[in-house]
Amino acid sequence: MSDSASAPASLDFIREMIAADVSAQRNDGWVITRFPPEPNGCLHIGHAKSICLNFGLALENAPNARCHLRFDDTNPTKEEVEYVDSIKQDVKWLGFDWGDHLYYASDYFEKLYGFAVNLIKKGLAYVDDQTPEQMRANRGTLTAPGTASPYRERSVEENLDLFARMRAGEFKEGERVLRARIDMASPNMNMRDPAIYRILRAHHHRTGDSWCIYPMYDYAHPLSDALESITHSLCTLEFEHHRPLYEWLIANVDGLPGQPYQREFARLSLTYTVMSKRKLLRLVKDGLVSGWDDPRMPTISGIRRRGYTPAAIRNFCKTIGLTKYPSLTDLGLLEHTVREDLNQHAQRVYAVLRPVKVVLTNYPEDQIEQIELVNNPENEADGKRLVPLSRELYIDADDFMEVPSQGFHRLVPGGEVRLKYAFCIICQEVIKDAAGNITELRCTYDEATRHGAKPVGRPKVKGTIHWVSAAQAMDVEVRLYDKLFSVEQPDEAAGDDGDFTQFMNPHSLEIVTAKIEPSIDSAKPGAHYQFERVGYFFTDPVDSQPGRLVFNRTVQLKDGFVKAK
RNA sequence: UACCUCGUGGUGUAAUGGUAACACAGGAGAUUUUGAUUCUCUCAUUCAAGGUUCGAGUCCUUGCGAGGUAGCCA
Repeated sequence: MSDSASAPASLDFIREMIAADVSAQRNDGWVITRFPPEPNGCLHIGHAKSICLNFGLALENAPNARCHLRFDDTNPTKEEVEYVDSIKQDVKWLGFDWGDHLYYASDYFEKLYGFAVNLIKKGLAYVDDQTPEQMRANRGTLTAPGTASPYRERSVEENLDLFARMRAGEFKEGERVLRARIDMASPNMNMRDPAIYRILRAHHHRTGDSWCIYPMYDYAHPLSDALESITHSLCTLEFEHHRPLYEWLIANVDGLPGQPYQREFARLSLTYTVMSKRKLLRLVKDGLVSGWDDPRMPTISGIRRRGYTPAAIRNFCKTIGLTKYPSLTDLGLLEHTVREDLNQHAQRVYAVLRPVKVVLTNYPEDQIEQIELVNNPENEADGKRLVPLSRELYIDADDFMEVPSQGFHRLVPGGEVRLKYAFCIICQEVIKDAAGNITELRCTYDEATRHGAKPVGRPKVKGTIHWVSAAQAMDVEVRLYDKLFSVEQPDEAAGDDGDFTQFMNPHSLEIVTAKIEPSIDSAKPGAHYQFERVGYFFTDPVDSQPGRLVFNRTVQLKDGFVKAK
């Protein structure tokens, strides 16, 4: 994992701050970060940015550093264990390790309760009997200050009693909340006596029914950080306004083992992608994709199934940088990082996505020869393989044009093209069915143009195409994935009330039956290949069966040839 | 029309008062039995206007623009 263990050449504003803390021996030079997902959905590429940051920081600052995985499970109405498992799997897959430091905010419920009692005793928290509607009305607006709750001046004793009875289950859901007593006139809405505990009659995936009051994120998060001696609490920009509250709690709660501070960075936005959990959930629930792990989804599980590699994603996260500017990153950059990785490591294979039969009329009927192909030109150690060639072959429909466009230098009637690593062929005749569809190309091959031969005085053949031998080729299902949306910014195009699904790309999935060289028989689910001249493909780990492989297109190869109109 | 944060090529980042650098995308070319890869070259005077300074992307002022914030969600 050398790619992400090393700090970038120049430091981003967060790393700069941390480096300064370390050299000032703040926290004895320790750096303790955390990745704190709520288990209410699957992780996506945006979370990968945070994971790479937090776990990356731990690696960069070793040995006096670590990163915790903490589930922020303070809202039992939204959380499920299946998400806990999926999140752990995703973090591991990305190549990170929390060691012994797996935590749950729910593990701190008792301590958090004690801290609330502490605040009440200090006159810094009170039980409010207002309805949610009243609270909202009294909170004021962005331009007008709020007004104090009639319950704001309750005595410590009464508050203590009421809070204990909230816990004991004496009140109905929503009947009372515990509020921090700060400043109803603050220009920061989060400081206008925020609710820190609410009554929720919900079964919690870890604590079961032992609690009926649950702490709010704003309350639980800083205190959980402190309990774990987190030094740097890093989150996204929308929590900027919560920072004063974070600091208020750290300053006012007594007996905290740590003094963390929070800093914020811009979340990741990608073109042609929606990233909000709500929208991703909608795609799943409405069956617009096959699930959270649909290869078109920006989820970690989807991207993994698409065939992206952990190294590619880590490199992507390093490349996008870390700032406070809410930028929009080109999806092409993600594609670039996976091509870069797969180009080095993927084995090459010949596959014909849209087969057209080619008959070599001057090739012996019964002959089968073995052609030696290079497994990976980027790595000689990957060796070579033998692939059969015979009289009847398949080439890709894209590699033949009856009426060639300008600049096309593959196979055309009367024209010559090279079958890669074999020999050149000339198309002598185009056979069509009654409907006018091409059924067969009758060609002749030239023995003098064998691989390695240097025929003198021949014009250089410009085109080189891949091929498979018809009789030995295997049929495989290939899923050609493309971007899920056809506009750069589906969110913006839809507006606040609009339906973003109207901008889905109707061609985001095309399924074809491809002809592929027989060496693929030994392929295992979860393997990366480059189909030469086509793209990178991944054997689908869910739907592939022995002898019946399914390939997902990870990304196309760059194509320098743009068909003339 | 409150408060907070942010404005550097098409995009994402760097430059920590001293030659605006890197990556992606685009363009041009070389190499290539993958129109891939690889390699060259090319593409911005930093939102605007003032100010401080020998010197400003960086500091100050004002303006403009963008994002965020009024859950008993996180």
